[in-house]
Amino acid sequence: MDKSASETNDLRSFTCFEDYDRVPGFVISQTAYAIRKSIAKNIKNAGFDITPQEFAILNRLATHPTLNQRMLAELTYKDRPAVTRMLTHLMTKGLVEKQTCGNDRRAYLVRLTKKGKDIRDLVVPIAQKVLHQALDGTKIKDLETTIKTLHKITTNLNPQDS
Amino acid sequence: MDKSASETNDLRSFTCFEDYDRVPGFVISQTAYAIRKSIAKNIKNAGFDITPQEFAILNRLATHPTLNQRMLAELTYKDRPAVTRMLTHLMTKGLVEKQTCGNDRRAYLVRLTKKGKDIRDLVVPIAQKVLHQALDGTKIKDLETTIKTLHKITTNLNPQDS
DNA sequence: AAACAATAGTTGTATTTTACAACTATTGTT
DNA sequence: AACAATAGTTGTAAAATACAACTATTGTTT
Repeated sequence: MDKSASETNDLRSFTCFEDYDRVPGFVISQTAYAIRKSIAKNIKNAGFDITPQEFAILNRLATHPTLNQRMLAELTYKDRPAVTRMLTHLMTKGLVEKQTCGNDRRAYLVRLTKKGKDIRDLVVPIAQKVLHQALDGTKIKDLETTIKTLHKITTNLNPQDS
Repeated sequence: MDKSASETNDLRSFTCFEDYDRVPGFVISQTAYAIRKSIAKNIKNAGFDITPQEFAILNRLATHPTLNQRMLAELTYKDRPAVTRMLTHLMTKGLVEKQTCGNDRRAYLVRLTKKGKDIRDLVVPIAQKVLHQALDGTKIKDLETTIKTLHKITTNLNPQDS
């Protein structure tokens, strides 16, 4: 049964904590940090006053044009207070607006303003440039595998996601 | 040449920003956040007062027993002030210690104390449990590809790493 | 040897991000 | 009508990041 042992889905080599650079928790964190730092720097250098997290919210709103804050919090993995404050900040910059949601007077629909959409459209190419640098030399197939694996990990840790 | 176009290493599908859940920057960040949050929660629930970043430092010191602060900063992608403050915090908890580095009176060698090593050894299994949950159902091969790809991305964004 | 640059680490300060409890207002349920 | 549930806000704190300016020491140059 040596064969089955070696072919089995044995994850110990990734979790034995003997080689730091094989532990997914550390590797993923470092990569996320490197990307965020580079994007933040490039956005700032281009003269925009947008943090990476704000950019994430602008992007979510660009593809999901009307969301309430609860949905936005879920999609961005933040808690509701965090979303409230980020939106306050984004509203003072004139990038988003809240609409009362006809039926439910507790909730707001959040939308990009014209300015918010314009800014988002200007910042996207900056992030794209960073991503192109980041992905240089990687294979499409490997990226597909990576994205798929990361999604699996995320849902494993957030069972309520479905 | 349609064939070559479709087989070419064309990364646009990952950087077009049309589907948020295919953009590596967002996917990686969300996964990193999910892992960090879960590990932090489990460490806390087990009664330890250790943050994920402190745990990262304890781990680096466990595998690189003597580092100066500059090396530690490089390995953990933090700046020197951040390392100074984290070490101050870890020293008040009695988990690390600084030794003057014989030759160079500017530098310190940082080491785990006995207590630091013991705590680290108790926290590792907690993190391992989270990782086993996180990696459940993933294939070794896909994980290898993921780790390799993330390393590539990180070095692409940190050219000075070598 | 003196002057200068480079390095290791610290301090100051600010911003960003995350965490969690308690609260108001509104809606849904019993 | 009473109660629970939901959407969002406020308060407060800690954790993480960023960057400039500083001290002390070491290395280099002339």
